[in-house]
Amino acid sequence: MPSAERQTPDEKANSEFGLRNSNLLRGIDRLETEAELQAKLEKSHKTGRPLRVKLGIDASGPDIHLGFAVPLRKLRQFQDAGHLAVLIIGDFTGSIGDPSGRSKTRPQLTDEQIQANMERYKEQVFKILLPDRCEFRYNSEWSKPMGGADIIKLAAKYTVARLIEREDFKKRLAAGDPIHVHELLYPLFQGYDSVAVKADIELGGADQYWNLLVGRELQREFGQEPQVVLTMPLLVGLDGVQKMSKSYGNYVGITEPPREMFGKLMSIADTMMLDYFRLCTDRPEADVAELQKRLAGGENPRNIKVELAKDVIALYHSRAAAEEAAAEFDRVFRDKQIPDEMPEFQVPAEGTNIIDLVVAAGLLPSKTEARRKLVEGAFYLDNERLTDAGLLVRVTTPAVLRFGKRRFLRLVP
RNA sequence: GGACGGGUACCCGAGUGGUCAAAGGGGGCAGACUGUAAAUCUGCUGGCUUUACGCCUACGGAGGUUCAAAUCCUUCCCCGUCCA
Repeated sequence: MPSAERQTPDEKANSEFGLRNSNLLRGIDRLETEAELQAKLEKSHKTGRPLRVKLGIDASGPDIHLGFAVPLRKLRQFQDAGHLAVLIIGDFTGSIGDPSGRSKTRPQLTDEQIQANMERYKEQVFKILLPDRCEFRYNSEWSKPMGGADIIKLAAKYTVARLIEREDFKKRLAAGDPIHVHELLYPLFQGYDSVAVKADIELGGADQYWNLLVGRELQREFGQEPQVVLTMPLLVGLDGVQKMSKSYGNYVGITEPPREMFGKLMSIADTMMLDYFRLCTDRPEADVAELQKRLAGGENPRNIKVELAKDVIALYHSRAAAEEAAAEFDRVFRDKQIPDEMPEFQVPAEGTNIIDLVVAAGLLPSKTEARRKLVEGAFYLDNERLTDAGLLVRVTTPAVLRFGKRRFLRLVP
């Protein structure tokens, strides 16, 4: 993360409690309420006490992706303004399974899984956040020791009517899909996190809006000043349909290699480009408007997309890496050259059947499928389409096997 | 606790004794066209093999009837709706 381009925290803090002049509101989805946020910022400025800005981390998968980076980047802005990031690791709620935006009950995670995920998570989080203004809290810390009586007390603060107001529950109720009681409890525990850490502000994705409001209400119930709720728009995933999410596999991880990122970003739909610029890069709105003009003027959208991909890579790797990835991409996909790096597979001296080779190299999971793909003409050996499933592959000098448009394998003797 | 309706491949969903590895749709993969875009068209979409109308695995679990079961019977598990 290049921090040189950013203002130092102190400069920012001084110039910034004028909310409207700050970039804190840039790109946001919803805010409850602006007046409260303004008041909290002013108070913080006066007293010198940083605001506690909460963000829940979903420990259900190992990678941080561009979608989750959206609220994380917003959180970084608060850090830059001198405030404290309070990251809640939902190890307890994770064991319940968040029903948000799913039509299905999530599988429950084991403690070990969550632990392992978190180790990787922390490394990644610091690509975006300032480590010295972070507080990590596991919500099992206060949730796990709760006894029956405590839970009843918590549950007594909310009503079923309000719980099932939530869009997701409504749908499932209407569709006749099961809703488990523990799922109903989920928002309460998540909301209670805000009470436990005395959050001043809670950030989240747009799909978390309702959950965050529960936290706000619970704080009120527990006699705390209610948190400001600030949500960020959801980033649509690579499939162009669902939100970017680990479980849909439609994501770009922030630690992925530059070339990988480039390819994935080039594959997004044209219609998604501008949103990606807004949510995933530091481009100011004026730039986005300019890009929009270029598109309207008939420029090949591909060019704009290239800029997007480079910008994102520059953010998580470097400008140089971005240029390199772009050049390589052009070489391979525009000019149809062979990539300079690809996985290798050693072919035994006596040769291997092409089908066996493809499976052994992990290109496809089964021989039956490999045969199908061969018949469909998906394999090329040194740019020559293969047609014979019985082909015995033997190499004396390295050769390149291509599967489909984008998968390459170097065959070595 | 009672009545009724359900549990089918990645998902949705048809199928009520053999011609069912199981219609249709979605998704996915591959091919054509492209800008690794969208749209469109085509094919494939359980596995294995001597590629063969062959074998194995599969219609919630277990057992049974039958030459033959996703389909019938028994039992268990799970889900929904309504009633209490």
